[in-house]
Amino acid sequence: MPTIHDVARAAGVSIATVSATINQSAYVSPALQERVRRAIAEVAYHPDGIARSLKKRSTQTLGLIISDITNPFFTALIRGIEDRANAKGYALILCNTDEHLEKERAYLRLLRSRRVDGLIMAPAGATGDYDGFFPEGRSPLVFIDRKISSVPADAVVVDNVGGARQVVEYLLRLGHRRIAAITGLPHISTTHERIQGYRQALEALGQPLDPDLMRTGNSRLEGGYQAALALLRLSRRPTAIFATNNVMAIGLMRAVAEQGLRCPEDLSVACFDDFEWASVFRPRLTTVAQPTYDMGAKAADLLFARLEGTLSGDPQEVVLSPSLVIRDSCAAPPREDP
Amino acid sequence: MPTIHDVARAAGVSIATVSATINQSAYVSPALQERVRRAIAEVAYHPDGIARSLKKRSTQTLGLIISDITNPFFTALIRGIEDRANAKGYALILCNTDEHLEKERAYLRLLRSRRVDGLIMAPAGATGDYDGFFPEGRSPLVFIDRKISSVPADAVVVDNVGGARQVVEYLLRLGHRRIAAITGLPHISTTHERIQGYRQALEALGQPLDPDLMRTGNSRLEGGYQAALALLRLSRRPTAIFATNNVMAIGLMRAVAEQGLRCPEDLSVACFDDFEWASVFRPRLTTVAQPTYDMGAKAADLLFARLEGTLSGDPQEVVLSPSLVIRDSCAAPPREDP
DNA sequence: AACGTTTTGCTAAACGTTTCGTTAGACAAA
DNA sequence: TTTGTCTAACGAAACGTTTAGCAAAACGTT
Repeated sequence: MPTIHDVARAAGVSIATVSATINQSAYVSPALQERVRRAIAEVAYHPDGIARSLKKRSTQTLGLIISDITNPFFTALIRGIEDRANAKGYALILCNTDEHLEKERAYLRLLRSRRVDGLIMAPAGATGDYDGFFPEGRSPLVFIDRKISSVPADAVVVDNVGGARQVVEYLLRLGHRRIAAITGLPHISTTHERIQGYRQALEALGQPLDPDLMRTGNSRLEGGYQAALALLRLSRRPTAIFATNNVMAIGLMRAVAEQGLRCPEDLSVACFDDFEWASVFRPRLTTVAQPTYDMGAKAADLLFARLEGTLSGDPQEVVLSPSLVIRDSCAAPPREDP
Repeated sequence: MPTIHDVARAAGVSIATVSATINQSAYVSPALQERVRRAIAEVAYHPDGIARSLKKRSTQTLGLIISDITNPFFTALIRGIEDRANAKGYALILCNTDEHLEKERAYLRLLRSRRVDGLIMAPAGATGDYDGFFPEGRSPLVFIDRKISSVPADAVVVDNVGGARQVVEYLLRLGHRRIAAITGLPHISTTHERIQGYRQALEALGQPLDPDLMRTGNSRLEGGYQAALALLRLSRRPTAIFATNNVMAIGLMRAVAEQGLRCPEDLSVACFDDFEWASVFRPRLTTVAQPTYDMGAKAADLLFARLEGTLSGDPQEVVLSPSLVIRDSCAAPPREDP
């Protein structure tokens, strides 16, 4: 590979002028500029970003840690981030944790050694897991989807309790009284908040909380399936089930189909997270939809604002509103068996 | 940030020994090793990967160019790649082209300047678009999903003509004679191949090819929707429609629903690409499923084999077999109207 | 004691940029 | 002519590593 020296030699100038004309960082006479450009083309020179990064102490690279790119929720998030990053010439290093703290730690090390300029992450761990992990003055960090209260960093999240409350209230309005919840990984903030919304809706109506109707699906498809199976086998079966994320909802629907139940006639189903195909296949799922793309974009905006110094001071928490999109998977509960 | 010099000073040794103990690249007495480790912990030293990359001329980073991470097909592919890369300590830079050649070119430049060790890409362009773009002796490149015949590089693809032929034969066996196809972007190799499979199946039965029954959906949801609408409005409506990828199939299903048609009673539907939820919602789509994760994994394997020198010589093309998974969206055609 | 040989650690030169401080030349004013 | 002020380009020192080559110490052998 030709270096800047080769260009300088070919143009008969010093490497300083080559650098200056490339970066427009100092005046170079038009005539020389032209000679330099010629030489660059002639030797097919492409600047080495690594050397540049070393000298400038900035890599124009962002780290992105999420749990699983296979989940359409994260996928839309990523696009929001990627589009913003691309517009600024930044590259994105993608990391999947699969919700494993150990994988996350390894990636954090990797990204640190790669000297990324900033980091966006949906943390896999709980609050206690990050003590002393993000020293002050490190490169900017923004949490997305979930937050770690003990780490002072910007965050963009969604009103999870509001969203969950809204959908459960909707089920209550339809007449349901035995509403089950399939919940996610216990240590993640979104899980708590969605459970809290579920709780608030029930308590507002003076409904007792039945612990039998709350099962964890561990945020996974198989978990959702198993939890649903257990719920459907209950002697007093719930008339509605709320899954707190999309993949558990898939597991839930699998169980429903296997048990030969009709949705919504026999059982109402609702969940968190919307996805493209939810509106075209049957039953058309009613969901609480998150503004995923915008969340990603907003997170990237925050990060760049920190990087560019246009934002400083205390951590910002921006919370966006989810929206209940009502489709066909919920109906009035079936007439009570005698 | 502390540098290797700080560690050396704290341990009372030269930077060479610090480097040697970190990389196990030369003998260092146990006593000194211990002193060095202590010093590293003491000053909280984290090696600078950028400087290391500059010196070693290797970045431990892979570039990944695909069209759209939002498409579950690519998403599974990426996981296959990422898991392999992660196991080797490589980072992955993700690039979405949205099928725009210009975006792809920009990313290619970006990745080149970032000095990635290797590149995996699903090219957005046609054969002619890459002349002189990948000079010999450049870092290894492997095409995935699609290939560019004029560029000598490894490739992992799927038997697209076989897959398409299989599904169309299945429709023919069910008794369909007016089988339409909604096709993808015209310049992409997979589109050609799937059309060819469609063609072969029809011709084998002596069926004439009706150009009216082939519409392009440009690989996009909206395109699939529009193409489907046009097909469904035909005076002699097709009794079956084959969409050559997943997102166009969604558009197709949207059109079917809007037109109040029942699937499979009024119209049979099949497509390329499987996705998780296809099996749990109605109609359960029959698709030709690609081994997406394996494709990604295999591509990464090829790349690493080139990087490690265990593979050399002529470009390899590995072609995997898709499989027809039959579900509920196809049935015998409705009785012909008089 | 003198001499090889091995062991162990160090010095210094890269890697390819950016950038600070300098210089050579041109020109104007004294 | 001298002096001073600009301008345009350059030389050289970083940035933080790895590593080739070297030297000093340690050891065994005669």
